[in-house]
Amino acid sequence: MSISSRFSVGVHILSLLEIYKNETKSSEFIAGSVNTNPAVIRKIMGMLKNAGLVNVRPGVAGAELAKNLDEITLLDVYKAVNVVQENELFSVHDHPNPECMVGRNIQETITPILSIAQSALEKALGSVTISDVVKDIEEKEKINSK
Amino acid sequence: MSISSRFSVGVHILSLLEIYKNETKSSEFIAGSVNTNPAVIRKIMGMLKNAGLVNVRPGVAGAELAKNLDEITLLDVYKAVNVVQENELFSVHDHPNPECMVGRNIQETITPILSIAQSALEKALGSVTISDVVKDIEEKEKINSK
DNA sequence: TTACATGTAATCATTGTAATTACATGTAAC
DNA sequence: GTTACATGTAATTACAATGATTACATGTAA
Repeated sequence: MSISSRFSVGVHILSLLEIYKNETKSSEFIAGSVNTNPAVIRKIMGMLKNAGLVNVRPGVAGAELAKNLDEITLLDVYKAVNVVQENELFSVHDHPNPECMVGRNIQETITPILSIAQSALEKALGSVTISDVVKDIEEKEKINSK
Repeated sequence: MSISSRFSVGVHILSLLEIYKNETKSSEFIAGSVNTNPAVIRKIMGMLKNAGLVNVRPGVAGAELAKNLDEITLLDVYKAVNVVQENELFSVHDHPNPECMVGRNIQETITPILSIAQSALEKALGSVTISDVVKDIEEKEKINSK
C-alpha cells in the first residue's frame, strides 16, 4: 500500500506554478512536466482549486497560486488532494468478536494510538511550505548545473 | 488508500497471546476472536514469527510471545507484517520531465521530506508497546464491566 | 463564430487486500 | 506406524483504488 501520487503531483504542480509564473501554464504544459495525461492534471487542479490553493478558470489557459508561497504547507496539499481520509490512514479490522476480551476492546484501544501516529505524520507535512520546496528546487538546480 | 489491517490484526494477535496465555490458542481460536479466516491468521502469524515476535510450531496448536511484552513495540509489528515498505509510504510520480526545471528536481527535493514525515509516523508507533496495549485493554474491560 | 481551454464522466488495465479452499507437511498420543 | 489434528502455503476469487485514456459538454476571448 502507498499514499497516492496525487500528493506528490500536487506539490509538483504548485511548485511549477511559481517557477514558471511568467509563462502560460495550460494543463497540457503541466502534464508535460509531470509526465502524465492532461485530464489527470485537470482533476488534481480541480481539487487544489476547491481547497483555495489555486485559481483556474474554465476555458482560459493558465493557472496561478491563490495564496502566498509560504502560506501553503504540504499538509494543505495533502488534504486538498484527498489521499487519506480523516483518521483513516490505518484500517482496523472490523467486527472483532465481542465475546472475547480482546475482541471487544481492541478497537477502542488501538484507534487513539493510530490517530496519534497519523497526527505525527501530518504535523511533519505541516511544517514544510511550498516556498521551502521551491527554494530547494532552485538550489538543486544551481548545484546540478555546475 | 489505507494501511492494511494486517497491522491491527497483528496487534490483536499479540495482545491475545498475552491475555489468554494460559490457554491453547490455535489459529482457529484466534481467527474466532479477530473474526476472520484461520488461514489469514496463519499467514500473519508466519510474518510475526519471521520477525522473531512469536513462537509457533508446525503441527502443534498454540503460540506464544517470543519476547517480553514491553520489548515489542507497535513499530515492530508494523514492520513485521509488511504493510509499508521502507521509505515508500508515499508514492512519488516517476519519470517527470527532465527537460523541465521542476521535473528534473522534484523527486530529489520531495523524497527526503516525505521520508521525514514517514519517520515521524514510525517513531510514534515505536513509542507504544504491546504491554501498553494490553494494559489499556484490561482497563477498558474493567470500566465497561461495571 | 471560431479556436482552444477547462470540467468531468466513463472506461480500462493494473495492483493490493482479504476471504476462502485445498492440500502438503509436521507433531504427539495411542 | 497410524490416527487425529495442527500449521504452512499456494491458488482462486471478489472487491476497491489508482492512474491513463478517451470523449464530450461547457466556458472564454479574439
